[in-house]
Parts: sequence; C-alpha cells; structure tokens
Amino acid sequence: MSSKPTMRDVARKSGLSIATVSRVINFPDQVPAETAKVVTAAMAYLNYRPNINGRRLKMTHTRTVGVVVPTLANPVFATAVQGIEQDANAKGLTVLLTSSNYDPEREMGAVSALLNNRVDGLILTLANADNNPVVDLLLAEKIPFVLLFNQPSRADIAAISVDNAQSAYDITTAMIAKGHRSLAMVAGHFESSDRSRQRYDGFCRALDDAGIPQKNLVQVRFDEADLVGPLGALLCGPEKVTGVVCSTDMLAIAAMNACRAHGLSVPEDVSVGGIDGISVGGLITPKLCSAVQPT
Amino acid sequence: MSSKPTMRDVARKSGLSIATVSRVINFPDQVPAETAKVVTAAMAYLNYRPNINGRRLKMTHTRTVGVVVPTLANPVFATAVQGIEQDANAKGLTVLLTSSNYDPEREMGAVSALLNNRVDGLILTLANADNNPVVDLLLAEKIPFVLLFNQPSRADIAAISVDNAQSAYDITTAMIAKGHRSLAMVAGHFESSDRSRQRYDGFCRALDDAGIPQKNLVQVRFDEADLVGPLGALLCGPEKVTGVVCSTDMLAIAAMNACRAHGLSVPEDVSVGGIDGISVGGLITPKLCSAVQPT
DNA sequence: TCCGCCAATGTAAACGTTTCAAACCTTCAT
DNA sequence: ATGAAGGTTTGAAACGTTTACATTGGCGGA
Repeated sequence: MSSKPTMRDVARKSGLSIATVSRVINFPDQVPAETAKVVTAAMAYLNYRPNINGRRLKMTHTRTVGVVVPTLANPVFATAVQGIEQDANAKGLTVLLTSSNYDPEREMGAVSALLNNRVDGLILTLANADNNPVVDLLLAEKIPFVLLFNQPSRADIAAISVDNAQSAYDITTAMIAKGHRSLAMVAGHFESSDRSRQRYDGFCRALDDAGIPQKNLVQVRFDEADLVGPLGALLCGPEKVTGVVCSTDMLAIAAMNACRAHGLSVPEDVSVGGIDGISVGGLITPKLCSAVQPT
Repeated sequence: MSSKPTMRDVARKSGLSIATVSRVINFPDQVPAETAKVVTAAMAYLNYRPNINGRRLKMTHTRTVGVVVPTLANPVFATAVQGIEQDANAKGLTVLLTSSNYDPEREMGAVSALLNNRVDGLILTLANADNNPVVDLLLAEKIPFVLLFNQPSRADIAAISVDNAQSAYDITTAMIAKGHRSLAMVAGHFESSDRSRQRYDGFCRALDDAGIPQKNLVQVRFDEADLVGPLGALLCGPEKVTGVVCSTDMLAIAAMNACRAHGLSVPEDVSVGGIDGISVGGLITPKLCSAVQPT
C-alpha cells in the first residue's frame, strides 16, 4: 500500500476498469465527461502519476530524443542544446543528454546507450562525420538522426551547419583586406573535429587567393585554455603574425588572452577573429539558429 | 522477424532460457564461462540490444537523474550540467535534462515530467528555493534531490552553493577599497532568482558598512542582453556611478558593453565586477566546483 | 416483442525485462 | 545403491502500461 499508485489503483478507486482509466488519460474525448470527472478525481485523490516507462515499453515509439555534443563548456553547443531542449519540451518529448568530450570512443558509447534507451531519434555533433562508425551504426539501425555543426561529405545524411570552410575563408579574406599579411590559424586537432579541418581549408584558400604562401597553423586540444606558449613563437618570432584566425570563438578568447600576455594589445597590435557567433565576438561571424527537431 | 531482437530471441538462438541470458548480462560471474560465450555469441549474431525500458519497468530504481536549470545559455549552468553529465555517464546513469527559463510554472512542469519518468533523484536550480511548491512536492514524494546554486533558508534541504550574499559583499567591499564611492548593482529580477536577492543583500551590507547611503539597483530580465538603456541614467546622470557590481558574470559582460556604448572605458572610467567565476571575469570571483552527485 | 446498433465499458494479452522458487544434473560420501 | 550437496539452469510471475476484441445495456424501428 505504500508504493506508488498505479492505473489499477485508480481503476479500483473509481470503480471502473483499467482500460477506461487509460482512455481518460490518452483519449479524453472518447469518454463521457461524467466518467472522466470521477476518474480524474480518483487520480488526484491517490496522487497518481503515470509511469512513462510502462508506456514506453508497450508503445513502439518512446517520445524521446538523444543528444550528443562534445561538451557543454563551449557556449556554441550549450545554446544549441538549450534550443533543442526548449523545442522538445514544448512538444512533450524527453531529452536524453550525453557529451563525448571530442572522443570518438565516448561518442560510440553514448550513442549505444541512447539506442538502448530506444530513443526515437538523435541529434549529434561528431568529432568527424566522415567514415564514422557511429553514423554507420545509426544508418544500419535505421534510427533517424541529424548532424549538427558537421558537414559530412556524403549527401544522404541530414545535417545542419554553416559552411565551415566558407566562414573561415570570409573572415580570413576580411583580415587580409584590412592589411594583414602575416596570418596564423589556431584550430582544434583535426582528428577531434572535422570542423577544424574544414575551417583550415577555408583559411588556406583565402591565403592562396591573396598570394600569401606562408600558412601558420597551431593545433591545440579544445580543453586547452592556455595559448600563451603555443602562440608565442608566431607572435614574437620572425613571422611577426598580426592576424590570428581561430576555428572557434572559445579559442579566439584564449588567443586574445595569449596576445595580451605577450604584451601585445588587441586589436591594435594584432587582430583576432573567431568563428561561431557566441556573445562576445568582435568581428561579425556567421550565426547559426538552433530551432531543430527530429523526424 | 523484422523488429528488434529481444532477450527471448537470444535465448532461443543460444538454446538456453531467457533467465540465463539475463544472468549473463547482469551477473556475468555467476555463469560458467562456456555458457557466457555462447550467449554473447548469440547476442552479437542477432545484434541484440537490451531494452532499458523493460528493465526500468521491472526494477524499483531507474538509474536515471533529472536535471533542471534555468537555461543552458548561461555558462554557469552549462558547465555545471557538463560536470553532472560527465559524472553520471561515468557511473552509467542516464541524464534527463530540462530547462525552466526562470519560470516557476515551467519548473513545476519539468519536475512533474521527470517524476513521471521515475527518476531516482534530481539536481535542480530553482528561481526561488523558499516556499517553493516544487520542493514541497519533492519532499512529499520522498525523491532525493539536491539544490544547486540555491541557498534555501530551511536547513533540511541538501544544497550546493557559494554564499551568495558573502560573495557580493566581498566584491563590493573590494570596490570600495579601490576608492569607488558611487556604486550600482545590476541584478536579475528577484522573483526569478533568489540568488539575485541574496547578492543584493550582500551589496547593501557592504555599502552600509562603508557608510554609503546611496544604493542603486537595476533589475533586469536575465535574457536581456542590452543594458545600455537601463544603465544610462546611472552612469551619465548625477550619480556618476563608477563601480558596477553585477549579480552574474553574464550581466557583467553586458554591463561592460553598456559602459563602452556610453563612451566610458572599462576599467579606467568605471569598474565592473561579476559573480560566478566563468572564463573571463576581470576581478577574482568565488569559484564553484561542479562535481556533484545524487544519493 | 425482437432485432440491430451504438456508445460505454470491460477482459486479457501483449511489451521486454528481472527474479524467486523449483527442477535438474553431477559428484561424492555413506 | 541411495541420498545429500551444490552448482546450473529453467518456469513463471511480476512491473505498469496500451489496445484489439468482447461484452453490456439502452433505445428506436420494424
């Protein structure tokens, strides 16, 4: 008698059958107002709460979406998840959240766990969208999914993203137009982020178009906030880099700090630009709206 | 034959009973290596995935935690959730995420939904922790929960938080020590955040201790990024405010932008301080670590 | 009066697990 | 030979829903 009340309890209390109770919950209009009232009264009296897990087991769909992002510490992903969550909750969906920390192994683990939960669909940002066992798995299991921020080369995968290469190209070109001739790019390790590679490609293309041969690249771990060391040689060495293009806004912030640590002021001595469009960002960067939903 | 394989399929395939399969999954050491091998082989062959919902229905606990935060757009909450998620996943728990947008009604809705999911425990940040129907509900349902960032006045509720009032007191005192005499506080609406009120209290106490009678307060919505208007009168008016204490780092960033918009430079003309300890933060602010877990 | 119909309700079988008690060997000591 | 012991395995009953199908009863028309 102490445990949670079940539909059966409600049925007993209201003198009706369990089926009728179910109908009151799911198809209120198929049941006369009178019975509905007595049932809801019983539910209120007993403090009844439907056990969603019972429902999930019986139904073929679970009204649940899985979300996988590298990390919530990066506002880009945080706000995206925020948008997803808003939307999902408005639609009465449950959000299952996991983060991979840019680690393909954890990506697989997370997706696997979500599949065990029988999610109806997935929204995910992968380290590398091409040749990825995770997308193979998802395709094989025929679970609908959408890639976020990834631009897979295969065309048959749903993906939402800005054009990474183009963004980098644009921002680099803008810097060149402002007179910078010695540029460097700060990017996350390519194996952790296809976006980094794509953005680097854009960076290189812009330099090529401008006839600048020297392409400086600093690859860092995403959770590495301290760029003082890595950037030192480029900023103070013979290259005298005056323009730094960063593959993410988070890295841009770190880069600005690094410049200041080296006694260089931003933006007087050196220009720093990021890509993403999170709150601060001095330069205009492409923005990405986050109203997404699975099939 | 098309639908997902079940434990029964695995049992049939391996010529054993469903109970044995279950034991291979849950208590691998209670079953001889030989049988374990044939079962796992069958599972691999069939591409079997345990349906967690079946398990959840049967078991008394669900190995699931619910998380409720105002918004993921604020890095403070995002990183906290990130920490929770890391920890939970490492322990094999599933995280159910919801956000309330500082709205008590949505808080209740979110918690209700989580209870329907039969979460084992909750971690939540409420707009206002005192006299809150949500905590009453949780107490009544005897679901373990931990408040994050909230400081309820009742002592019988688990909560993890810095001392809000003290933080504000410290930072305000520091500003006074630096010579500022005309100060203002920017805070979220009190009804949306007990933390705002507590921090304002600390602000006032610091001013009282310094014998400064004038207590300027600007209350804004949390999602209001533009403080140019609200701060204008104080910065340029007769008060000539030179020190701005913000109840969150996000507001501090907005405040700095507002100052610049009014032609005032930070920190030369006016000092701006926030409370939270997110990435940027010029002044030293109390930090909060986010390694939390439910009972 | 009888028939059929319709709306309202009830019955019972799933859904995929876990788990307790019972059954089934082997082996071994008596 | 017999039975006890003990390690493996199985049967079957839950868990709380949904839902196809059966049942009921009332009512109008023939």
